[in-house]
Amino acid sequence: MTGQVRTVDGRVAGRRGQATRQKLLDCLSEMLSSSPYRDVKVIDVARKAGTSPATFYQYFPDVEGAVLEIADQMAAEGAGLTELLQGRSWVGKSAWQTSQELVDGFLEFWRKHDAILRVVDLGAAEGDKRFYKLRMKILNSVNNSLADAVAELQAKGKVDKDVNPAAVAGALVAMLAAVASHQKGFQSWGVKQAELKPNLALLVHLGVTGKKPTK
Amino acid sequence: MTGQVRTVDGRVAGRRGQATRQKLLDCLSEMLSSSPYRDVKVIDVARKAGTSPATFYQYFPDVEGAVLEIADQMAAEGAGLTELLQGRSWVGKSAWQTSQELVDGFLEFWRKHDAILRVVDLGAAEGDKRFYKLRMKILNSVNNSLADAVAELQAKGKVDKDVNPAAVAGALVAMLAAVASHQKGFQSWGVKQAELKPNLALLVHLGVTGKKPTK
DNA sequence: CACTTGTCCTGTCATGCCGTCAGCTTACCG
DNA sequence: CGGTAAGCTGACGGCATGACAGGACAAGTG
Repeated sequence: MTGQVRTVDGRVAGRRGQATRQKLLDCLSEMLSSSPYRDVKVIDVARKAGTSPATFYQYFPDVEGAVLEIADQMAAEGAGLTELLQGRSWVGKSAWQTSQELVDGFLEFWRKHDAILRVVDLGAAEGDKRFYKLRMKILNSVNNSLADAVAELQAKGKVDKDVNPAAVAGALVAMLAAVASHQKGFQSWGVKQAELKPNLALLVHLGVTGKKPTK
Repeated sequence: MTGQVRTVDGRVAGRRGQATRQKLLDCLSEMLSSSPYRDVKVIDVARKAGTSPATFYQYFPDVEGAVLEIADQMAAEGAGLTELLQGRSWVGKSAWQTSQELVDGFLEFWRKHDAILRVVDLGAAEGDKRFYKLRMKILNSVNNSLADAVAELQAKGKVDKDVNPAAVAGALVAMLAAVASHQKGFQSWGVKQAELKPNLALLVHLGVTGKKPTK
């Protein structure tokens, strides 16, 4: 699946090369967590990795290219989010638990990768295809599962016909992502994180089933 | 309220000065719509405005500073979003209409200012206080009105006690903002914009009232 | 052990943007 | 008309970018 790792000028990277390449990615990742995207410079990343800017350019066309790489690695991990919904029930009490666990897992994932996800979000919003395809890849697992759940309830007549499962699922996922990105905003707004989660779970439950949860 | 407009080195700006200042802001705004935030350079903005980089630095400390200025002007306009909710009813049929109009108005506002709002969102997510205070200022009108609506229904016993109005309102607003930013994502996902709106309105209605709308 | 081969890294360079300052031009006012 | 403050810019040192050629290094070969 993953073709050989190659340098910009076409050589195949060996053990040592892949190591420095990865180190550069790690340092870039760290850099993104501590300073604004706009101010992340190749030279800083290189210095942090104990190497030179020229080395960076051997492995990546630019900062954006490297970010895409990191995001791609993360997307693989993001596929694991499916487990939050695989085989879960959306009926009765267990639906409430499913909602809670989804919110929990999703927020945790986003918090863990917030720095890189910010950049992906920006790129996607700016209309860069590479970024929004990546964003879809990351969110697909959750999105599809949610849409399936809605569609299934709809087939059983428990959800109105005129609901569009994909639209509702997408909106809910977008909500979770946005809230995760701006948790600090909520805090300075008088909403504690502990209070936030159940309310998000409530909205998810309402969105999927159309009913209030039975707790 | 608004103190005199001043240059970076303390002079007060006259008519001509304010004009070039505004021209720089307009050009920056345009620039942000057409190229990624990371690639917007002072020199390009200056060139587009038919002036020199030095002039830019006379009025703004850096690109970020100028963006804050633009966003501030927009925040004033954002206060007008309150009208989407002022004096509206959240009972019966009119609740459904209120939801629809809120979604419509909000998406329109976001679409109109998407370039600058992307940057504000990024700044806020990165934890920059100036940006997330600004973001709150923009969203406050809608957010407060929504929270009030929920609190009111709660007081009447129509919404569960354990719902946190501020949390629900914040999450719904975040959802609308996120969906507006990533509409293209939805399209390439098989959801048309026309289908999207009613589903968003549905989620808003569910979130505020806890019930399905009566149409 | 020399020799070869291909990977890996860096010194160096031209280019271009950043951010500042001194100094010039323009407008206003008595 | 002269004084004063606003308004603008050329020019400059400093730094990041991105490309290249060449040197260091590891591994295999005879």
